[in-house]
Amino acid sequence: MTDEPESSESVRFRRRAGARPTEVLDAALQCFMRDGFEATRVEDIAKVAGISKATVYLYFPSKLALLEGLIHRAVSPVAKMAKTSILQFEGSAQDAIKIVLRIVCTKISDPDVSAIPLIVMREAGRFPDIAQYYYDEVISQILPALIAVVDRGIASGELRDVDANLSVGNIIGPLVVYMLLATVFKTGDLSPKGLDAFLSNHIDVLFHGLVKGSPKS
Amino acid sequence: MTDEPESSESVRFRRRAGARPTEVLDAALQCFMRDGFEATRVEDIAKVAGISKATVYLYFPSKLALLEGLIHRAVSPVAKMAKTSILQFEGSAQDAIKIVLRIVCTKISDPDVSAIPLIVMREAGRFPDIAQYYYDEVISQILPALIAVVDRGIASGELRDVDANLSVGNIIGPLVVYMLLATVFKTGDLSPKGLDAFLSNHIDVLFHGLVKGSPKS
Amino acid sequence: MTDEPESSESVRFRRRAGARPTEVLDAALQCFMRDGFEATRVEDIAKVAGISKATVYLYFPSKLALLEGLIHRAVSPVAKMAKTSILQFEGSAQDAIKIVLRIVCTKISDPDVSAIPLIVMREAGRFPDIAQYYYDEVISQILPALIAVVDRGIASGELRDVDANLSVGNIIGPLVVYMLLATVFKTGDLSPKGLDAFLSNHIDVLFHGLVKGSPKS
Amino acid sequence: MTDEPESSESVRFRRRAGARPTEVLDAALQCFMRDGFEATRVEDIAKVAGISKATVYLYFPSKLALLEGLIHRAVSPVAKMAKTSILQFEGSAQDAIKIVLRIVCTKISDPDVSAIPLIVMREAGRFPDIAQYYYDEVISQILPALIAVVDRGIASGELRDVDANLSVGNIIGPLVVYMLLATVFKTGDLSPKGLDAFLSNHIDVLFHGLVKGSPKS
DNA sequence: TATGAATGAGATTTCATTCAT
DNA sequence: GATGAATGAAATCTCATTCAT
Repeated sequence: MTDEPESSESVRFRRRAGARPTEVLDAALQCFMRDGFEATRVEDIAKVAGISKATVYLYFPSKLALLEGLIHRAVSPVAKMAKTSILQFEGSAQDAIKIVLRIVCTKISDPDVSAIPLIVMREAGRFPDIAQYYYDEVISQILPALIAVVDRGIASGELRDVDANLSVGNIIGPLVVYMLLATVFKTGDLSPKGLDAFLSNHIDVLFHGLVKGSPKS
Repeated sequence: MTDEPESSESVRFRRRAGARPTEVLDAALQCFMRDGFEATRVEDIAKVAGISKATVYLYFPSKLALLEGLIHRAVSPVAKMAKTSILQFEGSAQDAIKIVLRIVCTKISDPDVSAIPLIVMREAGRFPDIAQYYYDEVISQILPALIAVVDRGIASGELRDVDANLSVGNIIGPLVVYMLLATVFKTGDLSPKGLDAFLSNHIDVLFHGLVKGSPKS
Repeated sequence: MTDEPESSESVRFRRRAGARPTEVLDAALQCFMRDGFEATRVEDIAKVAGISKATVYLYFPSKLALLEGLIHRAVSPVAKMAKTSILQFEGSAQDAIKIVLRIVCTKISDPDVSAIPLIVMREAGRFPDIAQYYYDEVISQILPALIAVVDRGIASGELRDVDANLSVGNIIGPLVVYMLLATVFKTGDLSPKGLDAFLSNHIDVLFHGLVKGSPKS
Repeated sequence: MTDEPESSESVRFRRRAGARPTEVLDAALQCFMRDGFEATRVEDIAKVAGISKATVYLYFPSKLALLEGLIHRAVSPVAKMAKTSILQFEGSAQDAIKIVLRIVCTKISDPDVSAIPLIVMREAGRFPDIAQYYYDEVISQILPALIAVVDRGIASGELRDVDANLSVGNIIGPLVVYMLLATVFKTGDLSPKGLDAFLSNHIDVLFHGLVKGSPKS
């Protein structure tokens, strides 16, 4: 409340500054997403954030620090979520997988969230540290959880005897493609309705396969 | 066109002028892959190609032209391949899908080929024309072909009655994830052996599903 | 004037407002000495003074004013001292010179004092006004006094018939070199003991020369 | 010959580039001397050298490299000169000292040469490496040579039994002061005539002292 | 064809200085 | 009086691109 510019002139700058870092990161996210890290000028970010270039440097010591801060901010909540909610789920493996997919779908529909992995992908070559950090904090938290779910399903006789490690690609791959087509090529339907349709079909194919008739094992 | 040997007589082992553009593109590919388009300096490319910076401009009018040339070169063969080889295949849908996956897997194992889609993905935001071009020439050639295969399989009673449009994600998604993990995070096994194991499992899960027991339909 | 305690009653141990400008100047001296005027940031000075950057501007209107204030403060006492104490000395020229050298030596051993001429030297090119001011207030007070002493000594038959104007370099030059070696190259002994040894030798050579045997005149 | 711009328009840039580094250093010397290292902008140097800012960076990787190059260039010839010419001198100590002083005086009259020690003095605080380098290559070459000359003179009975280490200040100190007054405060006569007068008086005082009558020892 | 030399147009980053609280 | 927040103006350094040879 006190942070919002009530009129449109008297406040200008000098906002409480508690919210500044977040605002700057939001602006950076938007710019990095549109233009990539290298092609984004700090001035662009400042303009989007409604502050001066120098003010950006008041909160972040370098352009790279903005990228790092962005990944940091996105990664924090994931780390907590992953293991707890998925591994501790007590229902069937199918239900666990459904839940994961639904959660990820929800996240994907928020462009600010789905943007992060794309940015990491784009800049991984130039900033291996960031790629490694993202891998450690996100990928290597989620994949093992999924693998464990599949392994549990196999052990309990609920799932077929597949290679759990290799099968996670079957679980999340379609989602990744869906997101990439939408984000990179502006193709596909990211609306809740579109995602729901996609998800239903994906789960159907994932669980029961493309081929008619009973599987061999 | 301009790259091809103009006469057909001096073809023996010529390597100079004729091969130069190709060498420059190879160098550009390597640099763009490592550092991204913006962060790559023309001088880097020249150094990798073993020529001087100014010589690069002898063959390509600008840095952007290098990127375009790269995409062009990669796209050409795909366009021809796609429709002919897949659509004209006369066997079962399962075999058609297997063939496609095997072809893609072969391509993926060559880093120079798999690099192109990654580069397109990275630079799509900044160069929508390039993204569009790649989409038109590659994506929109392959996806409809796959969809047609699935639709044919459904019509013939070989495949279950899924949504063909949405199911292509199930076919290529796992491959995409496999490639991304390998390229972005240096994780995963891109050797023929590793790819084979992955492919077998993928096809098994894709065709027969994760869940034990016969599917409802 | 503005620096002095306005009333004469609250004088006890006051340290706040009254001492601030002095503290800031001390901090500036330290920083200018270490890094030079241009390379010193106002924030550095503030940090050394234990106050905020903006507070510096409460006492000095600009960074240049700090430099000026510094020179002012150092120059004031010298101006008074010079003429009175040296010219009014009634003993022999040799004793007068000895006294001057001893005084200068004492000053030199206090780094805060010897720092000022060094700073003036460093910044003279960029701030001719300051150089001129220092020259007027210090150099042109001391040199004529010394010259007068030598001239008096010559007139009284105590000293040889040298060129007094040119000979002041022989009097203070060795001291200057001694100080420069110590300050610039961290070489030499600025302890009282070291200075004493140096001074004894200097006076000996200055008065009686390097060469054995009686001088011709 | 081929390097000189024959007309005044057709050549503009594109000089043979062999002379460029020297030209840039000359320009840097001039600017550093006038404004100091920090206050000099690379663009100033470029303008003085008649080239563009970027061209400066073609020959020197950073502004600091210009300073280093400058010191380097000035130091090289000194190192060779010092020990050989002074120590190998076979005449009397007095003649040796006279020769040294005359050489130094000649150097001092060239502003480009006398500028270097002044620059080193000014920037020593901020760039201790440069100060150390200059000390090692120049100061610690010349001082020991002078000390040795004095010691030889004492041993041969030509000079009085003074402390040679401390007496070098008496030899070069007056010169230093003369140069500082001229360079820093634009006072004093750097013409050959002025220097000659100064040198005669200095040598007279240095050798025979200020005081009339024979010295005690 | 090939390149060394040169530069204009920017990009990141810094800092003296101001101002509302 | 004291300061945290903010910024305009610059300074260093980079790089795609050009051109004479």
